[in-house]
Amino acid sequence: MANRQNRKIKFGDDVSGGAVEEAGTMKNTQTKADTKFVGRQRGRIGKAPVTVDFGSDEDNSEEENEKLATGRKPVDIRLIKQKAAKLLPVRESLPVYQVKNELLAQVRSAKVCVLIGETGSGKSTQIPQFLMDENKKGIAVTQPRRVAAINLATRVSEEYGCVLGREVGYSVRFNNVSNRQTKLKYITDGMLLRELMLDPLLSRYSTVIIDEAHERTILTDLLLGFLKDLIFNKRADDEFKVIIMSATLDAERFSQFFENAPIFFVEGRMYPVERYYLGQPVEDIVDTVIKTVVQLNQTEPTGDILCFLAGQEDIDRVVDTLNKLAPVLPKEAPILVPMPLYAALPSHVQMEVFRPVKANQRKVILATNIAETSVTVPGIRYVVDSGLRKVKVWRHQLGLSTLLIAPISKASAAQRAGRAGREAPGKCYRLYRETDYFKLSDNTEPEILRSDVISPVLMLKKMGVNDILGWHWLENPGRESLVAALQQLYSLNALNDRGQITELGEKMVVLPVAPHLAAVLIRAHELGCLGPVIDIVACLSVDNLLMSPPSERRDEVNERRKDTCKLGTIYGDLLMLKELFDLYISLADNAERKEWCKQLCINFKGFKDVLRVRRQIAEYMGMLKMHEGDGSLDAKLVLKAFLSGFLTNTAIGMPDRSYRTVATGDLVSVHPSSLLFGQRKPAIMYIEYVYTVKGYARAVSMIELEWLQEVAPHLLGSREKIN
DNA sequence: GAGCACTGC
Repeated sequence: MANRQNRKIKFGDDVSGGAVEEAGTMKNTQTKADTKFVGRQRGRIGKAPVTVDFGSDEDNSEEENEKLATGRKPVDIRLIKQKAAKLLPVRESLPVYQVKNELLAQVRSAKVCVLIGETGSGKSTQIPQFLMDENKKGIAVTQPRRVAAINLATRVSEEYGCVLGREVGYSVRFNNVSNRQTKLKYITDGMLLRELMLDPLLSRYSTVIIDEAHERTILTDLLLGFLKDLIFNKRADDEFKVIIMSATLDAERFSQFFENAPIFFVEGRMYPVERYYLGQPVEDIVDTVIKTVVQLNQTEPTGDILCFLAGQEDIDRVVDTLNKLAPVLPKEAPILVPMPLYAALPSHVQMEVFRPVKANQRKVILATNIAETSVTVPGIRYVVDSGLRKVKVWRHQLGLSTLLIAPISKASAAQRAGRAGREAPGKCYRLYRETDYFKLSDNTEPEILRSDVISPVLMLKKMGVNDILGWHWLENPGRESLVAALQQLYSLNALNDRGQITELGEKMVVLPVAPHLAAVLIRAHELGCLGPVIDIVACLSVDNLLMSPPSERRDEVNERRKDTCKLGTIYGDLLMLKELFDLYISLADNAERKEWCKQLCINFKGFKDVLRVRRQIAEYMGMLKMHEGDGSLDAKLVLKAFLSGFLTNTAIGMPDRSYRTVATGDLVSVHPSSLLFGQRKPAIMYIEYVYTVKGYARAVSMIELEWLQEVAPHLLGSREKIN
């Protein structure tokens, strides 16, 4: 350990002069110096200080918002107006306010415009307000994340001086704090897509603003595609306008997509961040992060440190080592307080990063990509960037996903560095060489290129697009991927043999789950087992519901799960979820539920989400006139319902105890987290197929060969051909 | 006999 501390890490100089690098690469008339803005930041707007969604807290505030909106809580409108008046000078100091008139002129003169605004420009809060007076109908501003939509709406309603949910409101899953009179609505892009499915003309709106377009989520890409149709064809009237807001360079692409829409720039408010690179590449990234942190702790003045690492495993290792190291480090330097930050952590542990530390301490936050966009931690002056991230890649040829460690893009590196310059000038230590930096791709590959596109294709079909391959995709996912999606949808009976959407497909598209699971729900209704299937689908919809126990508790927890779930032990993980759901419901109070979750290593907050999802699925099924019956639980019937959606995810037991997929004959192994691990069944069905060290089936259930013969004799036939 | 980045409806 001592040796480790002695060897210093050498960083080169900040070669490029210190400005946040978006400036240098931007195709902009501004000079670098213009954008290297330094100044007092009065009232940070837009990304409000509290930007983390920690479940239960947010529940409360949303409920309260609803009360406000429906007027159940008495409000003093005079106070609200007073507060708004106080906020006006803050608004007027924002960069975007300085160009208000130019900007309005621009928007008036074009049907579509692209607006590049750097962090802190105030674009997301101010521009929609500028437009409120001149819009006959509503303005929708999309956000990729729920919390962002809620925070923006809350802030803007204060600035505007209204009760949240009246003139200014928001709409996100599980919460609609708006009414028909709402003039300005912040909305997740998923919700706007839903609205589009129900009202293809978006007739309630005269302006749609797509914010954070540079993030290139699948849903943003799709919205832009549909908006192109609207703006140039179905709603070519002067009334309808589209504004695309982006924080980075992709402007040219958006502009071209919308037939050379004008581009407008607004400068932001970022402090300069000096960047340092390594002289030599490193082998052990965990070790290098630790050395860098220890070293900069001894040489740099106050300010917290944010480190970006690829995933949980590396983060936990750094946290452990720093905890051991902290007491033996030189006493002159601040005491290091390491804190992990990744999505799978329980919310109270995530919250720790907002806790202030003592004067003689220094926070070191070890984070995944979650800190790049979703969570903004105040007080960061130093960023340590491993240059790595984990990315889930879908292989449509194999129908499986893999989780890979990959280098980040230049845009992502800039975003990470920028986290050090939000409140004061900062420093960023990149744990790679500058030559490696230059080799990085400019932008992160759009999500749609590495995901399965079954759901997007179904949406296109719903919107009446016949030529999927030739559609004006912002980013075409490619022929193979699209054909695979079409085939999947055809085999789910969502499309007929002429490629048109079926009645079943129309129903599937409105359900808030993946098409496979939507098919299962509808089939379950036909079979008369909708109730239990909704329970299970709701469980499957929640990430990290069953957590993996720490290694020392592994065997104990596995045994306890088996003891608790008798049906699960026979039929597999889907029935296990149903049993766990029923048990959870049957427990008297939250204290008891919490203890029970702990024993079985179940995410307590996750189960609360399950109940919320369950309620919503039941509600949507009700809208489709499909209601739950009240029959008793029939395990085999439930599994048959699931089989209708997961026919291709089946495998047959071989004499050597392995399983081979029915469709292709590939080898699959039951994941050791499954209750069926180590058991031998004639055939299995699984919800997910992931490749790590080998192909693993997850969420596994047993099926009978006869069921396959009944439902899909063609599949069994094709396998014989292969063999 | 294993580990899981991040969102959205």
